[in-house]
Amino acid sequence: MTVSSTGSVNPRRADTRRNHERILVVAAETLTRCGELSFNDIAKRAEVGVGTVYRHFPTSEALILAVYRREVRHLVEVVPELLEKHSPERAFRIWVTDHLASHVMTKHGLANALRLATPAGGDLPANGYDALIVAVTTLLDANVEAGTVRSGIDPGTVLRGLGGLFFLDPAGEWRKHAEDLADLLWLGMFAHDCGKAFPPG
Amino acid sequence: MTVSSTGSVNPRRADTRRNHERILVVAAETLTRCGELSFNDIAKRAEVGVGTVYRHFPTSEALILAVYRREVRHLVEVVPELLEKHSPERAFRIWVTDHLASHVMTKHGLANALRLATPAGGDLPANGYDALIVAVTTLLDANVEAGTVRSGIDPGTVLRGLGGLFFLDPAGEWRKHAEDLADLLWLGMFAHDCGKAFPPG
Amino acid sequence: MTVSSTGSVNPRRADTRRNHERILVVAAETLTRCGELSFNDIAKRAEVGVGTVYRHFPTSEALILAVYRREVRHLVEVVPELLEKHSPERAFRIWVTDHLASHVMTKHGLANALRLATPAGGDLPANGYDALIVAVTTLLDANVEAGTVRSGIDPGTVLRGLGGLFFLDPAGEWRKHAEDLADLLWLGMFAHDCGKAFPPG
Amino acid sequence: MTVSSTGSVNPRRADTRRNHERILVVAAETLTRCGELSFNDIAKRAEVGVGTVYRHFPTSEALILAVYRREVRHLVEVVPELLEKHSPERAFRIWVTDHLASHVMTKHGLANALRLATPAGGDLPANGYDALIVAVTTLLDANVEAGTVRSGIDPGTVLRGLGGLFFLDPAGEWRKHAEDLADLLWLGMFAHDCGKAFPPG
DNA sequence: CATGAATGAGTCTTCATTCAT
DNA sequence: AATGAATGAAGACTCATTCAT
Repeated sequence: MTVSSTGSVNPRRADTRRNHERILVVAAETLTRCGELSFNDIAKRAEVGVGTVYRHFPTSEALILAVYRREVRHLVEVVPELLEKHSPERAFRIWVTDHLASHVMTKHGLANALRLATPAGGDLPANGYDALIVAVTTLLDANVEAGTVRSGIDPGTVLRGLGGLFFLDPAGEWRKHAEDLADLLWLGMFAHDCGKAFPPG
Repeated sequence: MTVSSTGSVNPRRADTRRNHERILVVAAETLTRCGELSFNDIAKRAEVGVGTVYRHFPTSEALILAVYRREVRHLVEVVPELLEKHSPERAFRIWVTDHLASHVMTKHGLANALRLATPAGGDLPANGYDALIVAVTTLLDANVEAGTVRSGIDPGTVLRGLGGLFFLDPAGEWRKHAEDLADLLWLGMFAHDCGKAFPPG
Repeated sequence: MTVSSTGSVNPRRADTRRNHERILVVAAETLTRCGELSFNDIAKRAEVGVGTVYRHFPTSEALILAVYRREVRHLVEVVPELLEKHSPERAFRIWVTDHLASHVMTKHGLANALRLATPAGGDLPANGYDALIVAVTTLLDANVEAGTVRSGIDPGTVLRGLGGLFFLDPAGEWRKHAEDLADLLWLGMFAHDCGKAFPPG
Repeated sequence: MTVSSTGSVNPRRADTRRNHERILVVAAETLTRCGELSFNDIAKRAEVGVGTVYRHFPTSEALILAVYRREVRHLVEVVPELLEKHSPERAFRIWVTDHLASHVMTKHGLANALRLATPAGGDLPANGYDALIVAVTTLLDANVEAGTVRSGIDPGTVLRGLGGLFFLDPAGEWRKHAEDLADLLWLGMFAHDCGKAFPPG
């Protein structure tokens, strides 16, 4: 009866779906650019009434999440392709530097918005981060199987290690920094037979 | 600096200094809590006029940066103490989990504010990050000297690796996550004699 | 009224009637509680489209009046019962305190809505007050006949005297206040043979 | 430091007081006419910024109350004058018909606003009604002393009896209705020696 | 007849910023 | 220098009303 942010719309109104899409598109544009979001502004850009935006996305959180999911989806979808074309090690590095870092650099506003919209850090995973966890898990599993990464590593920890990508400077040599970070983490993941590596508790 | 010829401190200047301090204190309170900041509100809490806040901090960026520096200072100052009381390895871990992570968990609002105030990722280092770089550099140097970490590691890379701390959930088991992240990075920094660690470019 | 020639009720009309009733019920609920009314909201609660509400009640005034009449009806219907079971005097008092005042206390939102909907005080009587006039008239007539109230009293005046019930505090000792008011009015209605009662014009 | 709705303003700004006054005037105009109030609209009419209205009256309740007090004041102030020029009986009647009823007829919007602003009937007395109580008390006392009204009558009850004035039709013969109501109440107040007047409990 | 998506005017409210004192 | 009143732009949100299906 009502339209959920992901649900289907009244089939009698074909343009309802179009509206949904348009809103998402312009919201993504604004959010990924600067993390700002104004329902009034989005309505104007999408050429719909404010009320329509509210009907489709009752709260700003709902809108941000919808955009986020849209944006993150391809980061997950690309993983299998990478694993087909490259060795697991390469796949990991390529994903980190060419996809994740690139993505973050382009859509850096989104991260802010997401954090701002989810008070107190809340359920980041449940809020969309879990999609990234899936991607990382897949990559790790492939590497464990290939013997390039030791088993037992928590994908969440790796993802957190990659969190620094959000602080790269899009105007600087972010690519090199991303690669260096990938190297550092790789060493941490790889070093399975180096004897006791970490300091005694 | 402003001692008059009679030997007494200029009372005007004394007031001014007090104002400066009060504003910083209340701004820190608000910013670290929720990342929000309203000049009007800060003025009210600091019991000064809005104009006074503007006089001391012409832009919101100036204010946020001042708060940030204030907050970050002790993170840097604690490093020498840690190195005195503990082994370099321990010092690194303790700093990451007991100081940096704790700090971020408490003042999580500040990170948002800082990012929002520095459009396009700008000069994070120049904006205060450089202080953290100093802390990390000191810790790394001590470990290199102790032979626990290989030389040549870029402190910036390590700091970026720690960036994931900003995404911890204050309401969750952030402590464990922080420790796991420290372990992962430590392995990456430590593994200097493990043979070729990273995949061929 | 709309029984078809086959003897069965037109199902379309049956639905319509149900809708009419449902709308009235939910509107009554909202109105009597807080005096607020939103066609959209009512439609949602009644599980019909907004358009349907508009079809049944073209204006908000129409809706409010319909609710009002519904609510007031039993105030009128109870009068004969009271007169059967009690003496006319008692009937009057019981009606005022146990029915009218109670009603007003429960449905206090309705009075506001009614006044707001009828700009400039308009035709209060024509707007539903006339039903109450009927009730009061019946009660007065019975008392006149019983000799407990002098004849010639305008029921409207009495009803206006009871208007103060609308200003009782539902959270206070409204019952006592209602009884006191009933006493005061009763004395005014009763005192038919006290000689010149009112001051010279 | 801040301006309370009734307090004094910063003397350094002479026009602050003027603003306060202007806002009250235009608010009174709107409120007494139709009971509607829009901060934006009031700001426009008063030719000040919305923010200024908010500074002087932080909530709509504050504004309504301020207007109410302003409007009610003269109803109270006129009582002593009436008692000087007329007999107590006449004073009562004149006050009811020429002042209270007139007032209500002119400012009928205000009553609605007041009730709407004070949820659940709340502290009507504390909210301004107490001023009217003062007026009624003075009038009653004078009449008791003159022997025209029995002692022991609760002014609140009388005021409630006058509540019906709020339901008069400004477009109808409200004057006659007001007089009739005054008569009815007067009889109730007057009839002290008529023997047992009210029905056995 | 019923539906409910769309519209957008209008209200509320906050806040950065200016400026007279 | 400090003050804080004033301003008004801007964003959030609601709701009456229309109309395509």
